[in-house]
Amino acid sequence: MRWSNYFIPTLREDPSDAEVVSHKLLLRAGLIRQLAAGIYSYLPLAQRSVIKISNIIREEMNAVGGQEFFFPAIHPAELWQESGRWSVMGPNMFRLKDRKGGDYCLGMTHEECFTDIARNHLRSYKQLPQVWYQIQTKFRDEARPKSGLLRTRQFTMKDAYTFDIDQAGLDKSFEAQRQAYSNIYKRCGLDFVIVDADSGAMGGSASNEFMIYTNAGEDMVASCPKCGYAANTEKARSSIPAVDDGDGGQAAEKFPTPSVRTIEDLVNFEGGATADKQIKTLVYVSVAEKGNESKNAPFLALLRGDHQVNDAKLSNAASRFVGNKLGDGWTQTAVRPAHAEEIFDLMGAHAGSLGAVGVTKLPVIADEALRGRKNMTTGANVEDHHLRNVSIERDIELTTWSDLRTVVEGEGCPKCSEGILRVAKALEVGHIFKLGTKYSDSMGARVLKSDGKEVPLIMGCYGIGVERILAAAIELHNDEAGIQFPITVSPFQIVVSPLNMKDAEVKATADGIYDELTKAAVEVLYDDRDERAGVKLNDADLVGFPFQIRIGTKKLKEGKVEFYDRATKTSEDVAADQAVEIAGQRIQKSLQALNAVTA
RNA sequence: CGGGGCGUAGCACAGCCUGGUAGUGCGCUCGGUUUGGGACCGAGAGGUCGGAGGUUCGAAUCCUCUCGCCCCGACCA
Repeated sequence: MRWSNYFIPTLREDPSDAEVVSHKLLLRAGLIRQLAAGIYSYLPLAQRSVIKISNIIREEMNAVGGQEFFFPAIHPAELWQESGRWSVMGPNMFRLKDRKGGDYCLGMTHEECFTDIARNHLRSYKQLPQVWYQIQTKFRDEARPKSGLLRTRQFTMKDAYTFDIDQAGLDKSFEAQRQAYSNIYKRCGLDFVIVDADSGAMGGSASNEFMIYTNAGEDMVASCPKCGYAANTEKARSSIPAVDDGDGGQAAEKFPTPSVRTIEDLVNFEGGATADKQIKTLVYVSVAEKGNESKNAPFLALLRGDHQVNDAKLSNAASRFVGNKLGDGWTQTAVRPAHAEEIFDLMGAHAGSLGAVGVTKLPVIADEALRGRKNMTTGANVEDHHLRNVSIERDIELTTWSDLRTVVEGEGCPKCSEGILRVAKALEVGHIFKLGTKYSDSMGARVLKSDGKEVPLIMGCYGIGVERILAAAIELHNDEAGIQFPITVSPFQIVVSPLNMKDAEVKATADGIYDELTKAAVEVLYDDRDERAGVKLNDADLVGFPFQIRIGTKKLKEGKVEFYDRATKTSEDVAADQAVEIAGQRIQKSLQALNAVTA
């Protein structure tokens, strides 16, 4: 490929609306352009990368028995109504009508489509297991698209689904996918960590996320350096020291606390309590939908004064203990903090004076860390008053206990109890779930076992964001000059740069090297532009091709050219007539290093 | 959805406060010189100033509405 005729619109300056490094470099290096918020056009360089990443994924999927499908991006509403997710997905789903007024949506994911095929055509345990996947466009009307390709409204996803006859089969399928995923990230040059994760709206039991550590990420991962425990903070637990509550048995007592409104106020108040001896009372509303109806179910969440509520945990707890009280057909679609007026209506007091003692008309979910606590202080639901000597079990009518709090760096590891947890920002590049029977139940996907009994298919689902891998590779591999592509995902493996096209000898040498590399099936880009050396070198560095062969007048007089390694930023002079061979060796070595994975 | 910021040439921006018919750098075209880290000289092309309405003799500039984009938060398989 000749650069002079290839479309690579590089930019000298950072575009003003790019913030994270991968976004800046994708734009500057001429890989992408924005069409609308969270919607990007992939230019030829990006498309080459995306195809390479897709092929790596395809190879690893096929290696574990995957069969490639291709489903539509546009789905009839009925399919999603069956699974119940037509309402669950809410405004995140792009919806449209056809000419007859029928409801459709753009696919956010494809559990429903795959399950539909499975229920119609899988009849017997003898057909199992099945491993099905596709590489397809997904549409999600994100509330806030951001960071270039990291959170978009349209993107390519490899989604895979496994169908097994029993839990043991699912465990096996899940493990195979987990290994395939590990191979994929390794081959793409991403250092990753596998963490325990929340299943969210996908439903199901176990789930693992594949994360890379980067500040451009949107998740927090808690990990133990000692035993390797790692979990998304939406899921992570920790061990924390018990608080000495002293003797029990004293009766709860109301006492005046003028102008005390916050945990902090009460800590500083004469006769108050330290934060770890306070109960924080939060009012939330579980919003549920059924058809076109919507319903609000308020509830209380209790936490230790110095603990922070975790939204994901709260939402899960609410759907289990509040949502299921709503009755058949109601699905929780959101959990939100109650508004000031709602709080006053429900509690007869404002936020800042709230407590759960004596509250019977609202469900009360208490964080596990409050178990067994006594002699605590909490709001009295009366302005300027609090209650002391409150024993949780004795004085508060609890609906349930649940893990609601967000772990904090420095707390104890929940697994080995020796390590100290670290918390760091991370980007999710893949997520695998053990779905179980969530979709086979709701959509009626059943097969016959050997004993002739009908059982629901046991499903797993597995997703990778293709462009996110590209962006992640750039987040992890870049320097001041630009991208440093891992060779497996680089648009080209090597660039040949004659530094003065007017020098006939330089040009002839470069032509020759380019021809030979092309014949050797090397993915080579020939920078035959009549540009100054600085422009060519800067562009090659910016786009980040793993290797460069630089051909200049002076060195060529000694029969040498420069071989440059973008990753290590080292160069060596090699004989011009050996450059092709050396390039071939380096490329092979580099490919092998990344592609060496567990079979 | 709440808070903040920004829309002027392909890109980055100035001009707006204090109204007078649009400018700088890079890029682009042509000619010449130059050629190992984003060259130089000369001559050019390129703009519905996001959109609509209003005020005014006159609006990029003032007012109202609206659309879009970015950031923080809410939200997020």
